[in-house]
Amino acid sequence: MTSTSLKKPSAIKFTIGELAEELGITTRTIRYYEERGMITPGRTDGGQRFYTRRERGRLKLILRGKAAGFDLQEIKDVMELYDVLPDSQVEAAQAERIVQMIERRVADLDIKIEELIALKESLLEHKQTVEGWR
Amino acid sequence: MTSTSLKKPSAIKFTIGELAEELGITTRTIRYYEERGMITPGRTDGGQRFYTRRERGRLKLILRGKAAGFDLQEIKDVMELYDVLPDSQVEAAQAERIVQMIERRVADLDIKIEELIALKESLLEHKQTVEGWR
DNA sequence: GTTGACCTTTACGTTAACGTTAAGTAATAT
DNA sequence: ATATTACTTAACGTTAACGTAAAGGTCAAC
Repeated sequence: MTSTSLKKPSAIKFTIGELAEELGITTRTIRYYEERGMITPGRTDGGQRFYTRRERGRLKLILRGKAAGFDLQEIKDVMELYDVLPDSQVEAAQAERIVQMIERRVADLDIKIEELIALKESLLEHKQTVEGWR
Repeated sequence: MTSTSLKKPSAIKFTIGELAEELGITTRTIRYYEERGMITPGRTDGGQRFYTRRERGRLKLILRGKAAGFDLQEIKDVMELYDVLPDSQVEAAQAERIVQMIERRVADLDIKIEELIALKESLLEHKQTVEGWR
């Protein structure tokens, strides 16, 4: 039995430039997120970074979080909730803590969603008003 | 007929400190928003600022916008849509432009709302996973 | 009319989230 | 083998959104 048959399908690698272009950001930005400890790419023998689908996924998450109006620290906090080993290693107390943090985050999101909907309805009302002027 | 009977109920005035405390921000912040042209308080004979309910309303709008993740320029742009004279002075073409801008803003809001909902559902899914560990 | 709390402008400081060189190294195509 | 092209670190620059301190004027109460 060779090791090839055991290989996970995550052998797909991206350079920093490829990812940057795909995501519409600069390489500086990607390195900055690494500086902030939000992603941890691998390195080639020569010392250049490479990224797997996992890192690409995390980057997309960061961008979505930013689009939603969260700062990098908040996004990191949320992402760390996903970084817990999915093992039975996790004690019940620890799992409970995580669940509670998730619930708090969801509550925050609900508030933001309500704010946005309120803004939207206010805009739509004003639209009706302006349309009445024609 | 005296002028008192014609007086609008907006004679209520606030000092900058009162507003700051009520809204949970600093006076510096309020002055900064004025610098940015987002509010235009009145002045006493002595030169001190005073704010009416209108300005208080605009401040609240700014804070809601910020909570929703917009920057000050975006908020200003949106608020200016409300500042058009509600007269028949507005030409049809102008009204049409405003309606279109409102529609673009609403579309932006819809995208942000979708992002937030997607994040929320992702969190809720993860919550299920973690709960399975107990 | 004086005091103390609150206000004024001016101006420099701060943090987040990158942008922008610069000087050098690695990967790749020919 | 060499020439591009893309990568590396290091470091200083930039913008938004205020914070903070100084030096002084105003307001309300007594």
